[in-house]
Amino acid sequence: MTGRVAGTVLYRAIADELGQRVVAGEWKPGQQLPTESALVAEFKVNRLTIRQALAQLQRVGVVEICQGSGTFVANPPPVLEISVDPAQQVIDEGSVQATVKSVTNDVTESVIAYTRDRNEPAARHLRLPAEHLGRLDTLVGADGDPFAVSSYWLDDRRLGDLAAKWMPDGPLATVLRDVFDVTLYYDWRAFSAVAAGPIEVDHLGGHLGAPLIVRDGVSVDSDGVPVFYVRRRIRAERASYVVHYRR
Amino acid sequence: MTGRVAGTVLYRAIADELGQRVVAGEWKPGQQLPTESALVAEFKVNRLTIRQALAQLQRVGVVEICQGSGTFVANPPPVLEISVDPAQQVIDEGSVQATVKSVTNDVTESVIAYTRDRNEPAARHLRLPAEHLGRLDTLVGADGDPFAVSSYWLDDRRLGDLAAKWMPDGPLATVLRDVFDVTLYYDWRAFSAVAAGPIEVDHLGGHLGAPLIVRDGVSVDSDGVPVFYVRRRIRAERASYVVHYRR
DNA sequence: CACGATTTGTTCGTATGTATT
DNA sequence: AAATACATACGAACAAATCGT
Repeated sequence: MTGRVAGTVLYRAIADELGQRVVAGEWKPGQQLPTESALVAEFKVNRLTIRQALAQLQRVGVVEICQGSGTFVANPPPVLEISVDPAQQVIDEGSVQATVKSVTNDVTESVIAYTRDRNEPAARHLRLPAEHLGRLDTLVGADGDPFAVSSYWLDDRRLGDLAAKWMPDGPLATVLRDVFDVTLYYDWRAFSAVAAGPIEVDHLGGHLGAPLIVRDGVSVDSDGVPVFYVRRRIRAERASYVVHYRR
Repeated sequence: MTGRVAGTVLYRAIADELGQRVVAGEWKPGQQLPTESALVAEFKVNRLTIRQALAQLQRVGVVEICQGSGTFVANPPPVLEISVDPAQQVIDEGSVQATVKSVTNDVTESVIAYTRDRNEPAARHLRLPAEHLGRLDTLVGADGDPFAVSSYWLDDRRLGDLAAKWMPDGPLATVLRDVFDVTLYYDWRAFSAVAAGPIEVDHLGGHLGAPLIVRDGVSVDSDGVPVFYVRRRIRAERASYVVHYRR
């Protein structure tokens, strides 16, 4: 279980060495590291070995590698604290704004695509047969930057033309209330994590396999009937969900 | 922003192809994929290219690569649903059990190490000078399997001999109550994600860079004084934190 | 805007080490 | 102990992205 000492393997030893130099401040956040060729010369190893070391540092979020320009010390972006309050049940146009108000004051949501998608778990959550399922993908922006990708699974018969009736910059709750006369309530939300796939990398940046926060859950209407199952992915460095306990 | 079609690059095309075969059920979960040599023969590419494709599938959690034995379709392990309830403020020996009771009925916590660690953020959360900071690392097990790694930052003067006075299988709340006569209350908890580093891989398995759920927060005593700042890491496939909304 | 220089990305080939069976 | 399968490392070449002239 207890693996061997880091260092017996060349690329991990180099990754450790470079990582320590970064925390020691040899290169400041945003600054460029030596080029791969320079590191090859310094450590006298193959370029692939250097690349493995740099790739590991990128996975752990220490550096950012940019083709054509170089490798840079990752500079920590502002983290949005999104508050979670089980007492607040109604979802309205202001609630999204309010929950992330700590840093940002401009939250938008735009449609990426609407497709049919027979997702079994989603169908179970909605208590719907899978053939009536539609999936709406949206991109959430904070202060103009892409921030999160959301997928909403919903009843295609009830809300199939939601994408067409979308209002610029959303958010979804507004559209549902103004166009479909549906008031949304939280039912449950769950927090987990996944590795970024090609879709998330396309819209959010970062690299394949980068850790993402996943927040999924079900929202219901005033009768308690499930309206959608949602699965939102956010780059891990960008946000955290905070629960405050009352005493 | 919208990247090019996956497939212009060899290893990604192969990764997509293999991934599709997995979802198509050509190999069932737990079953072994063809060996790297076999895939080299089938796709007529270099072994490094095959390895890049497999590595990507591993990062996204589709397969598991085991040195010496082979590459296998990832087996979806049972997910522990850990409930988050801001109404429950007291942390006692049963609360940890209760929150994860959905699947497991045996939760343990054992000490890995106690070190001095001047962690600035932790010091701020505890309103303590960094030189009085101690860090206690523990391993949480569920049903005998390693489940989570926790790091507690605490006041070395007040709780420095906590590790020595640890009771087998913990949990921490019991030790603090029985040995130090401290009753714990939640102050706040936050959820985020990170990539697994060497320490987490050592104790939890998985691979470097695998997504982990991070739950950090502060617990206080009955006077509202911070007792510790905790940062817990769980393999993403193993658990999710659930918030139920009351109506 | 074009072009070349620089820097990272992909792919080939080969050899050897290490864990598992 | 031997065979199998993945891990690490070296060397070389070309492709693709970026940046300055």
